[in-house]
Amino acid sequence: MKLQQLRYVWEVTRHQLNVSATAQSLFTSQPGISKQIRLLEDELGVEIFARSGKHLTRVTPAGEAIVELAGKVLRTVDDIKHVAQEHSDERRGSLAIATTHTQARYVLPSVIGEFRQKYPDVALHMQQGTPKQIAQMVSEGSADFAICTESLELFNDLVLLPCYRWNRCVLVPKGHPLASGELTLERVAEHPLVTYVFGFTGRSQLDDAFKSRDLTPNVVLTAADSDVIKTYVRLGLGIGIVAHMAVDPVADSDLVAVDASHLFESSTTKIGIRRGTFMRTYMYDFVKRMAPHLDRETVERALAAGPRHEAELFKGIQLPVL
Amino acid sequence: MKLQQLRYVWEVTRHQLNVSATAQSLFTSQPGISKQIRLLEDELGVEIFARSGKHLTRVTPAGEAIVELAGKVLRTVDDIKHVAQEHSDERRGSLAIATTHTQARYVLPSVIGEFRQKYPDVALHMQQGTPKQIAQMVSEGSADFAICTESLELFNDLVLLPCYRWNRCVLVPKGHPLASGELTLERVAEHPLVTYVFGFTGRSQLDDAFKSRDLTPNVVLTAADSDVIKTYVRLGLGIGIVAHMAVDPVADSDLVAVDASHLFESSTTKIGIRRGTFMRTYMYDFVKRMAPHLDRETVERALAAGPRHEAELFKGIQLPVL
DNA sequence: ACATAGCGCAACTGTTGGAGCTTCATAAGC
DNA sequence: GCTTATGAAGCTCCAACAGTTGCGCTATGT
Repeated sequence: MKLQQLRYVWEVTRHQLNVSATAQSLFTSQPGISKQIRLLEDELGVEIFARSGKHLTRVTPAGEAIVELAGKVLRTVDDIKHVAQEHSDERRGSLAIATTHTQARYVLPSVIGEFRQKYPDVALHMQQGTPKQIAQMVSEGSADFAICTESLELFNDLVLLPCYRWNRCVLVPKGHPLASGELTLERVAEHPLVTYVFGFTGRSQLDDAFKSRDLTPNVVLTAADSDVIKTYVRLGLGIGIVAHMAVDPVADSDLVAVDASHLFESSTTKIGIRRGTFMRTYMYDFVKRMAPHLDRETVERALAAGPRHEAELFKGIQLPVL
Repeated sequence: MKLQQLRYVWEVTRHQLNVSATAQSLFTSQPGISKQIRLLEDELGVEIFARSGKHLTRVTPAGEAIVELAGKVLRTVDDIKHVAQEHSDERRGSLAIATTHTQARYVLPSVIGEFRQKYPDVALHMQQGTPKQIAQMVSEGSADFAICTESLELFNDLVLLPCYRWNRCVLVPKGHPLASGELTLERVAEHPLVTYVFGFTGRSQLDDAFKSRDLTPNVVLTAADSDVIKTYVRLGLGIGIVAHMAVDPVADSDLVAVDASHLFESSTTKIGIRRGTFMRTYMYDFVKRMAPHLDRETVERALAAGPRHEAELFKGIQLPVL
């Protein structure tokens, strides 16, 4: 058994069983991959992939388990490389962050700015995606940190570190009736709404609030990011409900942001890290910059805790509110 | 990075950094290993071993972490092989049991007898050792099951499955004063004792009992196994305290076994399995034969539980008493 | 029916892992 | 202090093997 064989098996499943595509992405030839997979199957005495004619059609039950274990091996090998790098040069390495638009646009810039200054030789990779995609990426090891508000709970192999809580505000054009007077859910529900797509940026908390008061909001447009929402608020399509931190006092001075923290439950943004990841010093540092209460020791304890048990660690902690 | 390189690094550390000895045990040449280790170090950019002159003297800090991860990789690779075997042939495979004398001699024979009948093609390996050695073997993957009463708690990566509780009895020659009348700790303490070495077969419970009554037993001989104890009881050296299951009503009919379950806390024999082990069907079957309450589902839940959390699963369960 | 995408097979080639010998460093023995 | 034993590294050679290219075959879709 060779590491390369495991890598091929893993990559082929990640490319929908298309060997040619996999070969291209790995800069090698299709027969090479086919051959190695065959050799591995021969050695193990089990078919990993089911074939119909000359096509791989699906993963066999045995294959399922093998692919998963192969992934584990490859991630551990990556950890070895990280450990080596950590000891050969504290300040050099790479950090892959998977996150959503809101975090990337409004929260991370300042953190990343400082980080880059302190660790100029750490290659930063940032990938944007839906919360589910993000969690998936970290779960399978193609990113180190998942930073977002939703969906991270779905993956059992992620450790969740709560960073900060945040509230929403209602965004209206100047002179809009909601710009003055007391803000209530009932008044909000009277107007057409522009807000996040379901599954993004705490959208579920928003729905819950209306439901608990038996109100059906008139959502005329949903978007995956705050900038799109603002654009349509400016066009007068409706009133926006966005995360508070997504409002820029300067660039958005043409709009009025009315605090709505009393209407909706606050949401918590978390960092998700795959359990068992080898954490570089600069990674701890990054987490600390995101959330000062997450010092190295706390994070280590959380990573060492069993599945679903790290939550207890953070029970008593008062999170900063943005 | 090659699997073979990781294997070499792992094996060299397990052979006290003696490359030649490692080469012999792996049926390869010393230069081959040296070369591969060098290549791996070059690739990683870190020294795994510290050298003085041409001798490997110790493992560097980076090496410590790398060796541990390498072990994890190798164990996962073994799991892949097991998965493959499981799917290619349900009834073929191997099972390595590490256990103590008492289990091997008095408890396992019947279990193993039935097991062999059902799975004639499973190659059984049994290794005897001290509880600590046993736990170590399973922890580093050179055995599948650790079966004993003590020391398993010391290893965090082992899942402990309680099998049965057992009590002690006092073993005396026929006609001995203790053979009749009520048995008390005070009366026992008046006689010279022959019993287990510390760290074996629930010896600690025995010491605790005397201590709690402020008695100092006169232990004249300690042995690692019950047969040795019986031999010296026959010679009149002292009275024996052994596990109840170690008394054979036929072969030991020249001795009198007086039940002592009211004097000493009962001990629990457990099976220790490394967390993350891939469990073959026959392995579940073996466990079930050892302890009927440990069915497949229960064992799977215990293996999935976080470190130190599997104990909760067994809180309410009434164990059989031998 | 035909075109395209995609896999497997076979021959070929460049690379490399390991054996065996030699060389060198350290530690123990006289 | 010199000798001997142990054990690691360097070097060369050979066999094994991973990967490439070219070709033929099998599905799938129009």
